[in-house]
Amino acid sequence: MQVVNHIRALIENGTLQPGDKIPPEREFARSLKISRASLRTGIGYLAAMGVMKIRHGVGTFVADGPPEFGKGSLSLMGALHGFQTWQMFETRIILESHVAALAAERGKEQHHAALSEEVAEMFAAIESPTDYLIHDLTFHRVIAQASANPILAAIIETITSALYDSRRKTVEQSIDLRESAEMHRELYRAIRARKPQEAHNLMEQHLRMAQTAQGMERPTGRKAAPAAPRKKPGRAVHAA
Amino acid sequence: MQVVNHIRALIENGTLQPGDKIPPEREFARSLKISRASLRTGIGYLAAMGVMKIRHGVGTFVADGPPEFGKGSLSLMGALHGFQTWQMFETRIILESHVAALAAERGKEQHHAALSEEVAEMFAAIESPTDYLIHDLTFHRVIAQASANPILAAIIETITSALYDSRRKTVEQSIDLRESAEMHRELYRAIRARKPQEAHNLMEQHLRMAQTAQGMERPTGRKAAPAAPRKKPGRAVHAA
DNA sequence: CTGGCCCTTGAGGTCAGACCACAGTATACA
DNA sequence: TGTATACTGTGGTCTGACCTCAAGGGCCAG
Repeated sequence: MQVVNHIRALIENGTLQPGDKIPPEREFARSLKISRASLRTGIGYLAAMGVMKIRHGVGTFVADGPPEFGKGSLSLMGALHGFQTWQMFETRIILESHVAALAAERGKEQHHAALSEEVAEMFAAIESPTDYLIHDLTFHRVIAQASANPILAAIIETITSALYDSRRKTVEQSIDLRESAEMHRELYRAIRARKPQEAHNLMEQHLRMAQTAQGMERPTGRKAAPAAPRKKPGRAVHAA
Repeated sequence: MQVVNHIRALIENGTLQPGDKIPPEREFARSLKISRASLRTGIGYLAAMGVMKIRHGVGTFVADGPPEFGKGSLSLMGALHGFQTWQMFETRIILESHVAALAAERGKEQHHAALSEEVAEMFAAIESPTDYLIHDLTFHRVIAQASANPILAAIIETITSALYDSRRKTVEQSIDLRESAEMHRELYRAIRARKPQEAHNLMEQHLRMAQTAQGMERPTGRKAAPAAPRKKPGRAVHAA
């Protein structure tokens, strides 16, 4: 559709930047010499891809937050093609452990400082799972930024949010946050010390533990696939 | 939007399956008791996410091919957030080498047969870069399938297609196809022999070589480009 | 002077009905 | 028998009206 191409051109030549507001629909449609309905179709398309954000009563903006591939798309495609939770974990482990290694290679002072900050906040929030979770997420996000590869960061962002969506429906609240915080601290140290291999291993270990805690391992081929994965009561279901 | 949720429900309860055709817009809109315009908005949204395929004059279908995250989304987000080609390669190398290892662990007879077939076709098409390319793509796609992780496959599919889009604009094939075919054959053997580590290394080596051949390495030494210079605060941008 | 309520304004969201464009198939004509 | 044309079904676009939401400003009471 010509709308999409036009906006794409505006973005590519720098006329439109993240956070910018595009003209009101009626006006924009007039200037493009198309109907408002068509314009809306195109904008809806871009919004679905996460390129634009629409705020009813306010306006339409170019997305500015961390890049993310269409929000609901993963869960939708999951329903369509039968994505399993263990597959999401597997993908995440692969990506995040490499990202941790890259962060150890490329991380800058600012990232080290931010990571240190988040670790401290995690220890401080050890009694408050909700707060803890926020800093946990931020910690991982900073690592992704430090990897200097926004594509990896975007993919991880997408998978992580899908994972949390599916988890929010089930049990809530974690235990044993202290152990989790310790792992994050070790990870931070490995990154600051620029030890990629160590960071890689720690991250992998960390995520596998989180996966196990949630009973989301890959079902083994021999046994019948557990439709209702067993839980480990009382064990840490800490945020990863 | 209610349309999206409704269709999502249809997909999740199995009423709608890949390849299915949904009712004509007019009829469907009537049955959902909404206007056709709204229905179209919702369908457009799903189409943008790659969940549905629209064929003018024929009908609208649930996507059935290999899962893929919104087609143009990557290149669009690239323009938005400054994705670089070397970053795509880096991501691809990480994913594909792991996928190769997984394929070596989990691949079934049918995959081995398909891979063998494609290798043979590659050797046969060594004089025809165009044909060669097709089998090259298929070879990688089969490996992704053999990994038994459709999420990884979908991500790779998305990145690969974006990579080829950007390459199609430039020069055409100047690589030594015979050497490339040899590498694919070795890779195939490693997978069939169930040697994950070897498959991993071969794939990594193969892709790095491809990257080098296209001169898409990560720029070295120099400081990263300064963050996109922010400019005039949120003013509307009018079309030209 | 101050604070809360309400109205105006401007933005996106929806609707209805007509008409256009494309693809595939049936049919009529040479 | 073969080809060209017309028909039918389906998505694509247009018009213009009305609804809903968010924000700001002005008015009135305290």
